[in-house]
Amino acid sequence: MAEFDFNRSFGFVLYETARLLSKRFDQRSKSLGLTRAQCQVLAYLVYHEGINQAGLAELLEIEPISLARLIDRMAQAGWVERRPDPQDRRAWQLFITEKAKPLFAEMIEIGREVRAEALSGFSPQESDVIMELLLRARRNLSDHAAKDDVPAADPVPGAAE
Amino acid sequence: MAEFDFNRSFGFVLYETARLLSKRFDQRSKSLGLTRAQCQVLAYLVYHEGINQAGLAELLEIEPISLARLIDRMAQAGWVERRPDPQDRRAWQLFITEKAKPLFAEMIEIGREVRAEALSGFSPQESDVIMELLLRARRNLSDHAAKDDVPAADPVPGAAE
DNA sequence: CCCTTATTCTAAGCCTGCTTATTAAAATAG
DNA sequence: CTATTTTAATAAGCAGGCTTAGAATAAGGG
Repeated sequence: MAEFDFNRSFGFVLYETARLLSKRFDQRSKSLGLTRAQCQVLAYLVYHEGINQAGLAELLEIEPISLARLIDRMAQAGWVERRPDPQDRRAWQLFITEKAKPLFAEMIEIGREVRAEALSGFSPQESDVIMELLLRARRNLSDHAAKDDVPAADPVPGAAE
Repeated sequence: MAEFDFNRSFGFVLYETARLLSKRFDQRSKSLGLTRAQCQVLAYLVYHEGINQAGLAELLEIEPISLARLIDRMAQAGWVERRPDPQDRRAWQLFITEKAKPLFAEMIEIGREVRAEALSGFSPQESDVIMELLLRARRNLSDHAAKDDVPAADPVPGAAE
């Protein structure tokens, strides 16, 4: 079976790093009353006011139902407002509330602190490199996921499965 | 407020990359009947048979209660066995079952595939670099977490708080 | 020996993700 | 116009993290 060092398995290392960082963020953002995921929703909403849930879920690359319950909690807490879409009675339009707007700067600051912890001892070049490599990996993964998602999108004759 | 590109926020990018990769792993490992987290438990158990839950939770850097419920499910599924520690009636000793051992090679193969997806287009050097940088970031984060955990570990006189 | 503290595990309850399935409305085909 | 398909949102239920709290046992101090 040969020794396999799971402590150096890419997937596990990536996942644990992300979990530890997320935990640090949540610890600090608790004072705001917001979790990491909720901050991310606000961050996107600021620049996409009026978007509907399906659209926002796609931006965040999460399932619509995952977002729906996030928004439930955030609406109840008064950070986000759902307004009916006048053009489409199925859909909601999402808006950040006035109450939530001042938190924006604090969120950025917390993100900066946690990032500094994670990347302490990194040179500016190394910080750039890890960011670029992560962005490429993320794109690879969403491309592969998208590919699997569209099994019969373009049934061109002759394009055998 | 200045434009802030959350799509390039280190924390969000790291978290999303890890989530997408984890999702891919889970999709593939479903045929084994195991999730990513359960694979990780098995991977550690193979080399630490007889360890107790507190010890394994520390290796995995998760909370003991998180592991307890993981083990509940895995024991029920027959992948892991809990045996009472003869020396300590509070503790369980954990063992991987015979039924689970053959899955090991498959887990490694799935990990390899998912890693290849994530790192497609990466040169061998780039693959090494992202791994090393992630390991450094992970260590940074666990060091910082540990530091916060021990508020009065070494009350050296003169070491003002 | 007893009392206090530390350790091991569990319970309860929350958050954020997922899959699968349903409802209601819109869009499209005929 | 009607019937079908697609789309937006939600419901139900599960996995895996967390915090906070508590029970049982072990270990140490006096």
